[in-house]
Amino acid sequence: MSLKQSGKADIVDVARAAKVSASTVSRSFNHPELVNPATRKKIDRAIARLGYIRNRAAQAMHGKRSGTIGLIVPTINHAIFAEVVQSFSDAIEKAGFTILMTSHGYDLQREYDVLRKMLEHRVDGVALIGLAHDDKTYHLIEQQDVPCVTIWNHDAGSRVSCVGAENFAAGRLAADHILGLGHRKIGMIFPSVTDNDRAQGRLDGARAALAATGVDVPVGWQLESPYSISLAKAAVEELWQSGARPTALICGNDVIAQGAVYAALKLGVRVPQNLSIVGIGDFKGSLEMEPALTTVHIPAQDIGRIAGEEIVKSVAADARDVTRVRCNVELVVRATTRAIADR
Amino acid sequence: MSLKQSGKADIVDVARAAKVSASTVSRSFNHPELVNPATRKKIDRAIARLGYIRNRAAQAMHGKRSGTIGLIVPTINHAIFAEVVQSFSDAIEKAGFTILMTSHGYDLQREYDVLRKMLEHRVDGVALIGLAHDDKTYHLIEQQDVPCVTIWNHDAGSRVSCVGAENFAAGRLAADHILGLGHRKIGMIFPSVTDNDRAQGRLDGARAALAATGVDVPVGWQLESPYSISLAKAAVEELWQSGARPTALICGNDVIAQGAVYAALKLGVRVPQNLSIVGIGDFKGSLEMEPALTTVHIPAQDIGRIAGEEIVKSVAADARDVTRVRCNVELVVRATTRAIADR
DNA sequence: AATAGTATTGCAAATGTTTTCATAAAATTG
DNA sequence: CAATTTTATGAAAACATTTGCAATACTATT
Repeated sequence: MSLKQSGKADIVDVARAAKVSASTVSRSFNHPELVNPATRKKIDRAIARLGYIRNRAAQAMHGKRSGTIGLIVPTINHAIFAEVVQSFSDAIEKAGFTILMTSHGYDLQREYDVLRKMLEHRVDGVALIGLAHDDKTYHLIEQQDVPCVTIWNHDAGSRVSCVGAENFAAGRLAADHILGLGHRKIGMIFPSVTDNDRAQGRLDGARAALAATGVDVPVGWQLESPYSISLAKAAVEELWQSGARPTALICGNDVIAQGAVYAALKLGVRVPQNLSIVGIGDFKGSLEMEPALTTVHIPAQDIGRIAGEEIVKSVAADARDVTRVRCNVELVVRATTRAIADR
Repeated sequence: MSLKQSGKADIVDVARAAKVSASTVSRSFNHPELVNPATRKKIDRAIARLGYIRNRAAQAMHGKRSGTIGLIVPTINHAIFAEVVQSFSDAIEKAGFTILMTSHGYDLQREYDVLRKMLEHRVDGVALIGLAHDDKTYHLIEQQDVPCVTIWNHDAGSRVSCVGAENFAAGRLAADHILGLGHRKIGMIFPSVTDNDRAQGRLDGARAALAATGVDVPVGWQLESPYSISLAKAAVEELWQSGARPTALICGNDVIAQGAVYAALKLGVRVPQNLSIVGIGDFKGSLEMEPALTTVHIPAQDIGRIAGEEIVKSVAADARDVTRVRCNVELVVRATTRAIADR
């Protein structure tokens, strides 16, 4: 029972140790029903003894699946992507796949490069975030004929499969809520929309709702803030310092909204009595904060899970048809918004 | 200039199209200086025309690196892991590697299984979180002789390389701070320590500090709460309902601490006037919340980055020696703790 | 007992690439 | 200008596995 510690055993070593041919060992992995149970037992013992681990690279050369799905995200370091990535990952792991993941830091040229790299690794499918991608990226996916799903946005005219919510609807929902409460002096804080179709959609939706009601947001009340509580907080403080006194703030995401709430706390402005704040996204923390944030719920977990199931399905079926799943957004009214008081 | 759209070109197709041999194409990728610039140009054109993408699986069979590093985390869906994963990922991508990532949901048996799977993919190195792993896991790493680094914990006697902080020191620092402020009626809220050496270390450190000062924490004041703001909040509310009135709370991590702060807010207990709260971890949100959380800073970004650099280094050098990097923890006093008022 | 069928196994070819070795062409040297 | 060195390329073996086909051994049928 001497252990061979080298750790470099290959399939012929196993075959030799089990006194069978390499073909039989291979078969015992891939078509166990074709090999005699007794032989299988011998092989299993040899495998354990030699510490043999199959080489998927060699398998992948035979047109077999690599067993990996590429996932390309802008960044992992945002609560919202972490949530989506986790549920996506759970879904594909359930089907036996492993994630090959990279981030591109919101740089669409880099996104193309890492996609190429994933294709070198012969991923069985790829998932991207959002629908705004370089034309080269789309072209590569089509040319290489690799199953693909995009996560987070829904668009009826998308060039590839998508699973997500309509950001336009989310933006409109947030704005309509504020308008419905009677607010007319409204400020907006959104992240930069360059290379970010999520933010763009939301902003467009909110603007559409405001325009439909004939409400005009002064230029100085339209703030841009990155995805950061403290920077959003600072932006709102500055707005106040400038003398602006909106009665409501529509925020492009919950992180910005959270910053706005903290700014109000610091400025002594009472939320929601003197200032209503609505976010978009419904992150884990939004329900739990004090006061709990009114926001538009985007079902990140569902989106991640469904996207995972979709990509697995299309890899398994070797299908390339474009499927689109729309996940509904929903206003959740909590404690940061209130109807405007008569003056 | 007709494009061949099949997307199934291999190296011999390229060779044929460029009217050279496959060897030359391969060389033009791997040792470009050995091939005539004119030939190289012909090859590049053929590659572009056919949409050829190299097959790393086939490369990997020649003892070449696979170019992937396995990263196994308990879960991605926690602010703190997201941060570490991001900086780790940035560091190894800078060196040209890609992350193969899976999560095991705090199940060490599953961790072993996913590690095996990663080895099947012939990752060039693996990174794990923490130092508590199944003996089988350690054995597999040693037997397969794969470079390995663990992230998050430092331990001078670790079986493999580690980059991280001393959780024991972090726990002691938190407790000493509270004790130094004169508190003696102290409650503790920690996550479950099973299969979680991070939490265990912190708890031990805090207990050691308390014991050294002769402070005894009543059994009912030692709470266990998972990594969740709302559950921690509920736990603290319950503690109060039971009539307990500690003057300070030592929390096993910042998420629990945040829950505690919210509970106090809800209970009408003023922080820090009537209750001091200290966390451990220093997540992004901790600085930004109101009141800003006093906590023990653990340099997640540094840890991730250094761990990435270490694994890349040991893959490149083909070295297997155990290196240990200790990242210092540091108390950051913010607004949730205060010296006890004389009574 | 001969025949047909079935279960089990091995041989060899194939997969897409890299690399060693050999060869041819070009450049350099005396 | 012949001999030598250098540069550029191709042929073929090697990598670790899978699989089609053929061969063998066993079982059931008549």
